[in-house]
Amino acid sequence: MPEKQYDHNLIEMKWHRRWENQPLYKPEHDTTKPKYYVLEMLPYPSGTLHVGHLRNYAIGDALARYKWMQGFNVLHPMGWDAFGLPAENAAIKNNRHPREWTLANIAAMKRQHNRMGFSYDWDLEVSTCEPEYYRWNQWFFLKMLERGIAYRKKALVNWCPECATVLANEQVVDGCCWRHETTPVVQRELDQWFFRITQYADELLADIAQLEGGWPERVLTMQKNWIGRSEGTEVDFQLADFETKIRVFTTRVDTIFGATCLILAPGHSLAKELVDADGQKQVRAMLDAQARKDPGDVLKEGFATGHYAVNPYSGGKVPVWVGNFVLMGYGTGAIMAVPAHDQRDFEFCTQYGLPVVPVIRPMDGALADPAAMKEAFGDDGIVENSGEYSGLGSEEARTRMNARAKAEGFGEKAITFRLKDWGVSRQRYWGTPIPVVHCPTCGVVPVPEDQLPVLLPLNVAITGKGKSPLENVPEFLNVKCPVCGEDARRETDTMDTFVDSSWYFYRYCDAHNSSAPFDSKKIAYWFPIDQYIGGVEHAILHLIYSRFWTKMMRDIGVIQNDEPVKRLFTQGMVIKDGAKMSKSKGNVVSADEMIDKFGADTGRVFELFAAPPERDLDWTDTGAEGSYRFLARVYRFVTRNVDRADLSSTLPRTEADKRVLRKLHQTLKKVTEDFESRWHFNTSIAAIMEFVNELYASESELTPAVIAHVLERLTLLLGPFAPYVAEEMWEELGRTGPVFKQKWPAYDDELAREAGAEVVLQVNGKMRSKIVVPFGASKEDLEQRAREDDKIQPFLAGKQVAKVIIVPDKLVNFVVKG
RNA sequence: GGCUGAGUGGCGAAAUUGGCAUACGCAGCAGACUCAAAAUCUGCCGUCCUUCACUGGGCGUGUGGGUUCAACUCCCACCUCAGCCACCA
Repeated sequence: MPEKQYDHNLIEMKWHRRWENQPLYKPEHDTTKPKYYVLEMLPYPSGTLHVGHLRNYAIGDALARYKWMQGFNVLHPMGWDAFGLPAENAAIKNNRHPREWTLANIAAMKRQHNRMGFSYDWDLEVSTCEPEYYRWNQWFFLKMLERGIAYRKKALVNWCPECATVLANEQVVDGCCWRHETTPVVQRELDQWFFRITQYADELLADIAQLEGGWPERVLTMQKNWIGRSEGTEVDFQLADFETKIRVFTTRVDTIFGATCLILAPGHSLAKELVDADGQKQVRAMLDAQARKDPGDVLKEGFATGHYAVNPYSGGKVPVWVGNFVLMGYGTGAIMAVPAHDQRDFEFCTQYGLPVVPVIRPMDGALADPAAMKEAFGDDGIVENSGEYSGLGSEEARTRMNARAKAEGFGEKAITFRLKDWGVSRQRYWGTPIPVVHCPTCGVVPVPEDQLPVLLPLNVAITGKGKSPLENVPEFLNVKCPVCGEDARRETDTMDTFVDSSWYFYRYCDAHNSSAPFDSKKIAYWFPIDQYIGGVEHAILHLIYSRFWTKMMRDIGVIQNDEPVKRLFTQGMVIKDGAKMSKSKGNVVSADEMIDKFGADTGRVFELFAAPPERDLDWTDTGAEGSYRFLARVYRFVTRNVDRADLSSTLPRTEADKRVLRKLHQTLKKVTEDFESRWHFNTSIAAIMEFVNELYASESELTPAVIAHVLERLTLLLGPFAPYVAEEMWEELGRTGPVFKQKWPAYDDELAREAGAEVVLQVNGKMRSKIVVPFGASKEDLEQRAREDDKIQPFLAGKQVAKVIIVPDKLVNFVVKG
């Protein structure tokens, strides 16, 4: 009879049909059971999935299946993002409605995820473009409005001329829109909605300590840098000829006696007031250039306003300049330039012939000669030429100067963050409408809760030009004021889609709740998320917004946890032909193509086997073929030995039996440990391959009882990695019930143990021989055996043994001289 | 410029606590099976020297130093690559 061959199409089709349209596993809301919440980041593809998109799901799904088998109550949900901008672009290009486009994409992605056999609980599917999700976005918005966390202000904002919309700072990449890499961003002043994330800056920074260990160090560092806390001093400089003061921020107030000018950002309000018409022109030019934020070294430029300001510490007068390298968005938008102790100031001042005045002496040196200085001295040291502060250390001088500023009312100690408030307004159609009404008499009026959700009108022309398309829909735009009942105008801004992704994982716990965003009791059980898996590209935006949103929800009283995610895992990219997979590079392997050719199981096994999950992975077809061969090898072994398997057989165990059992239990141990600690599934799968190699070598000598024992465990072992073929083999073994509902096989230390300890014999640290001894042999015994070893003796002959290092059960090392 | 990683065969990689460097896979080579091929199975596979062969030995984890009986692993300095941030006062 011909041997059964592995046919992934037959097997996967069969089980896919059985699993389709029914949740494989439903978590119970049973708070007495240990829970595990595993979540992959929302997909953001605008078209079909490729193998690069599937990697974090392969990792997450293996983990979810393992945790089930370990008896955990597992929440493993899946949902879909609204893809704001891609949806509108598609609408413009293909004349399709964004809603239609989005739903079609979701259907396509869902079909592909189903084909991969991922084990989501589809009953908890959440799409962020659904009316119910809008309702709760808006509900949170109103809560934030009440508390002043959501607010509106006129602001200079980044504006992408291509999208005709505002961008968050985080969406500006190298001076260009994150979606249009060649379109420079310009600055515009507009009324915008913001979330006061800066109110949480301190907490966001402090709570990073809670995440240490569970989050990658790299991500935490990126977040710290992004929040960018710095301690310093704000100091007022009185203008000599006006009643106005200029407030500057500095971290080095100890250098203030060396300040030789003040420099205003071109966006500073005084920059416009203090300069003449010609200066106005220069200011505008600088603003445009700053908006472009050209990467690399932009030449420092500036000009004097002709005005002077008084240094409150020294009483000296310094000129006021405008400089293109000073940013409005950081500190106060004005700086004091201390060329002797700040490299940027040094470059600026020497370029324009402004004096350099050293006031800090290095601990072990002399005060620099300004004429000879090639660069600024930026370290702390001893303060000199600074009146009453001369002779103090930098630290001490800062403390005293802060105290004086406060006492005399011209400044104070200040903490500045790089993090800015989150601008959430988008002049775009496809997003959650901001639920407020503008009334000529009552001002900004929130939409009453019982009128939520405010839904998008469906008949709308999307052109991608000018203002929001919503402005052209009278039945949306024109409303009555909820307070006075007069004619009013609905807000047409919609919310950033990062709002959606900031809390979708909470909604999963209670996806069908229609009276609240979720039941707080369910959140208390499931949160924080035990394991979140996604790309490192979300280290800043999504992962800071989510943390902020969690703290905000805690403050409005709907949840109790401070942090959303206990452990974060960032998987590497999938590379092909030396580049990240992308349509433009033409190196995409689509999910459908891969499944047709190799099967979902092979794709999953290869993605887990080819590299450790945190590292980048090279996709090669020949490599995938190797994984296919491995699965085929396993399948063949199982099917051709299944008739031989008999657990009740009492034949005595052969040497091969013992060898195979030992290898099996070593493999079980290895795979279990990989799941429990470092997730190096590449070594887990390598171990299973080694075990299969051992099975092939010993096949003919195995007894029926051992065959039965081995086949069952081999199948279970493969369950998390290759679920389709595992299921098929389980059925071949005459067993019923899905593999992932079986118990994870425990390993037996006794069976896993080697017959004896293999001891390495070294001379001067070089391996010369190996011997096998019973475990726990004494040091004397070991040395004796080592000295008698044939291969060791020549190295000891005629030499003097200075020392013998013995590590029991491991090694003997002779240190010889002569 | 700052921060964070990484650098091991022809290639992807392993070595988890300082103790056998290169597990597992890919590619390659050889053999078995076959009329033949594919598939499959088995063996070889860092480098140099030695040997007909068996074998034995030197070198070898980016570079240079150090600690140690022993270093891919720890310390110091440097080089290269990647990612993120970047006139942040």
